[in-house]
Amino acid sequence: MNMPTFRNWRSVQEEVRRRIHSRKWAPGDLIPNEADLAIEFGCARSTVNRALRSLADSGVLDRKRKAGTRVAAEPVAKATLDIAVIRHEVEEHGAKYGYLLIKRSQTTPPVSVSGAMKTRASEALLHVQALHLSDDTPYAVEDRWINTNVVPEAKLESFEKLSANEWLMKHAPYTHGDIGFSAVQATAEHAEMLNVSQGSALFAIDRLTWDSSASVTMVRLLFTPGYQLRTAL
Amino acid sequence: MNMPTFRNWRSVQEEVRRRIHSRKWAPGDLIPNEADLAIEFGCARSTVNRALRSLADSGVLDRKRKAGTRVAAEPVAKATLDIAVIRHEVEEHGAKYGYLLIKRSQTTPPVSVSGAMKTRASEALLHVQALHLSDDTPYAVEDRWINTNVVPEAKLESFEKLSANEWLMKHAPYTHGDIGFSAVQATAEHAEMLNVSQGSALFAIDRLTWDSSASVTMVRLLFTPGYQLRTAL
DNA sequence: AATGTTTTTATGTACGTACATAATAGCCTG
DNA sequence: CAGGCTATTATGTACGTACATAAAAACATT
Repeated sequence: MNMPTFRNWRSVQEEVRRRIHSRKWAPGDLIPNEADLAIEFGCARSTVNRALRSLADSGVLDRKRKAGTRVAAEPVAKATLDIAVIRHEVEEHGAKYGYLLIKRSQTTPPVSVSGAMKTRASEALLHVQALHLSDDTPYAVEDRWINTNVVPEAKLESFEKLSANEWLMKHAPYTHGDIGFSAVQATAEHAEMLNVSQGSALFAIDRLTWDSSASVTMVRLLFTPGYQLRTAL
Repeated sequence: MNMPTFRNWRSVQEEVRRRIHSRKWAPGDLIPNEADLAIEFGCARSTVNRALRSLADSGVLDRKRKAGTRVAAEPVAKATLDIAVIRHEVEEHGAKYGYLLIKRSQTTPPVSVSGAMKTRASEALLHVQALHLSDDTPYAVEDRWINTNVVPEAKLESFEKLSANEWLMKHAPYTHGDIGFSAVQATAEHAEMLNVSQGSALFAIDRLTWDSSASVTMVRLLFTPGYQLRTAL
């Protein structure tokens, strides 16, 4: 049958995708092993490996040693979101970015915060509230707590011109963290800051980052109604 | 100085992360080239390549041919969300999954739908509305349009027991798509279905998938208040 | 100084061999 | 037959060489 040869891992990947899409290899099916595919495709096993590994990363294939490679029965859609600095996000929309510091104080946080950040309840943290603007209209409110034990330099920064969002990126390295997305109703204060009616549905991003075992910062971003976070599948 | 040798790509990756974290290589800095690092680490260049490529994929490094590799100045946080089948999501919470078909009809969609799906405005599509339950309480409403030109078998499926969410996964392959996350206020109907008060903030996932140049399905999922989509960074 | 051409360089990838490792399947033993 | 040991097998990874390719840098030309 004289198959065309696939000389690079991308073409191998494409061919595998084609076979899955055409149902030649149906969801749940075991596909031939790397060595056999290498022979069939006329390339090295390492090339096949690269292609299949990449497909496994994106959730299309399930691979297990000895058990072999099979087409994912229920392809979990993996959506990779790029959470950029807000200024970039605004500027990419072709709008003018603006920033406004609302509040900056060193106080003891509510227990919900000290609990999540695993700081002592009596410990004062730096609390920064700010507004991000797009073409002079409110875009998002930022409500942030900074662990000044971990980032003492933050105490010297006013955050009047530069947002904590950006300052921390440069000055506070973190090892890991987590992020959550949800919908919340605008409180009276938030509604006023964003210039929307109270109770509006706001898109919320909550982020908590850690440096080893110590929390660095915890932030909630609330976006004006209409905001949508999107990505390709 | 006799550095320990790094014999595998993961340890190389860790060492690179350490150097970035310790600011030995600061954001924006150009780091040594692969060949030099290979000598320093006592491993093959391909091993260094694997480690650096992986870090570039996760946004920690920026690489460009000839220009070299530099530490990302503004590490765009890449959050990878796994969008599972709703039944799985519910069951993983340890709850009992339930499903309820609300409406199923073949009608001409509003122009907003035919426009997005690039079907002729006069073309009838299959409209399916359903409710997903967790321990017998509403969890999410699904509002879906299916392009029956692309998936004619859907016309034969009642969707009374099996959700369109799962049926399509098995029967309607797609080549690409996009997904968006937002916050919306509950309309009167949605509020009733989800048993929440009108105007509540609901988390929305909108998805549109394509098979080559034809749209397969467009769906909006609205989750009950309190829902949060989360992932590690 | 503006423009086009060539060289250089760092990353990107293919290949084939070798060995590591996880997980299954088969075997053995009490 | 249960329980544990062993062999088998498919993926995972390391290595070194070779060549491809993008992009910057250097150079030449007008």
